[in-house]
Amino acid sequence: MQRDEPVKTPLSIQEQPELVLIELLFYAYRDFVSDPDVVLAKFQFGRAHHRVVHFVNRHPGMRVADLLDILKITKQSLGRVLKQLIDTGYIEQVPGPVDRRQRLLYPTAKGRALDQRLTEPQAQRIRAALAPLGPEGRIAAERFLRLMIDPAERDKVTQMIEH
Amino acid sequence: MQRDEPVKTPLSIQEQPELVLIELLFYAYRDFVSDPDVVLAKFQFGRAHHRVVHFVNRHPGMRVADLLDILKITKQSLGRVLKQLIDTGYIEQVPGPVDRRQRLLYPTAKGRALDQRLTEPQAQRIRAALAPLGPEGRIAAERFLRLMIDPAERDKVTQMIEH
DNA sequence: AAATTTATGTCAGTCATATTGACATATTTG
DNA sequence: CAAATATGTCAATATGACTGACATAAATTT
Repeated sequence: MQRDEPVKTPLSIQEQPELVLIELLFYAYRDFVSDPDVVLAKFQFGRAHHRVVHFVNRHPGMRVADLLDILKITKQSLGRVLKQLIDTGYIEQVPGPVDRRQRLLYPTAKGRALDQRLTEPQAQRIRAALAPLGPEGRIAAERFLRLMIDPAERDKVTQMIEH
Repeated sequence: MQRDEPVKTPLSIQEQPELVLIELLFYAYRDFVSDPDVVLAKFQFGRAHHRVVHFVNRHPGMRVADLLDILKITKQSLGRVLKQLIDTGYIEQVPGPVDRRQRLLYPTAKGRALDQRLTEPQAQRIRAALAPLGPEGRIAAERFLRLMIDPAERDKVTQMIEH
């Protein structure tokens, strides 16, 4: 079986201009999500814990199902991470007052503090990125990112962010 | 041991305005990276394979060390994924002509075609997002994302993207 | 009231992707 | 020739995800 000829010409941005944004998204997100790692390591937590703590702090009293819908993972995947956060006192479950099947998720004071520590370096990075851009730069960035979200999710996400 | 009081007030965008971009980045990236999953599943590959195929197509003849520096993972993590791509004929290794310790990475025609199929839905999403924004919108988005990259990496990344 | 659906949790097994640490080989450089 | 470099590999482990099956309690529907 003969060896295939290696392709020596790069895929260029001339033939595919969207590559610029595709790669900028990769590099920007790579560095953006690495910010909280230092803090997480101190608590023996991973990025999955960060996401859970964050959204529970943003939406206290949310249901488990709501969290799954945001994270787009299965309940089995969420299970372990959520349990650890509850066992170590960062998140609490309260039975739903109307529908008692629900276990509404709330951060504790400790959970709130953790989220703030995790968010801080990311907020810092964003402030630094926005500084040279002016207010229109911020608006344009928000507009672009909002349009990158699935159309079917867009309104729901906009509402969750603004709430 | 008394139960901690659950915190009932949400972390609000009023006290932390950067939350808007923090969350938009999460949601946008979540949907953006899910695009190629359909294609990847047909080939029994995962997102790690996508990243490797992509950067080798963008930088044919790159060294393994260059790839590790982009992905920010260890060579052990890369190992299995790269081996699978080589064994199935999407990527080839060619000994460096000058420094024969190097194994320069090239896509095959098959590897080039795969990358193009994977990139297509992402490019599509970006075109759709840019459409309502006009050329300044694109420039603003690129500028913001570039500033989100670690300052120490920024020039290198800019050069790699433009090359 | 009984049957069904919903919200949640759990058990078991598996897979994909990542890690650290140690060691091996070939080759280049000082 | 010694040291440094580029790469690969072995082993053990962690993390985060999956499918599928089953269990419980509570709400809703019939």
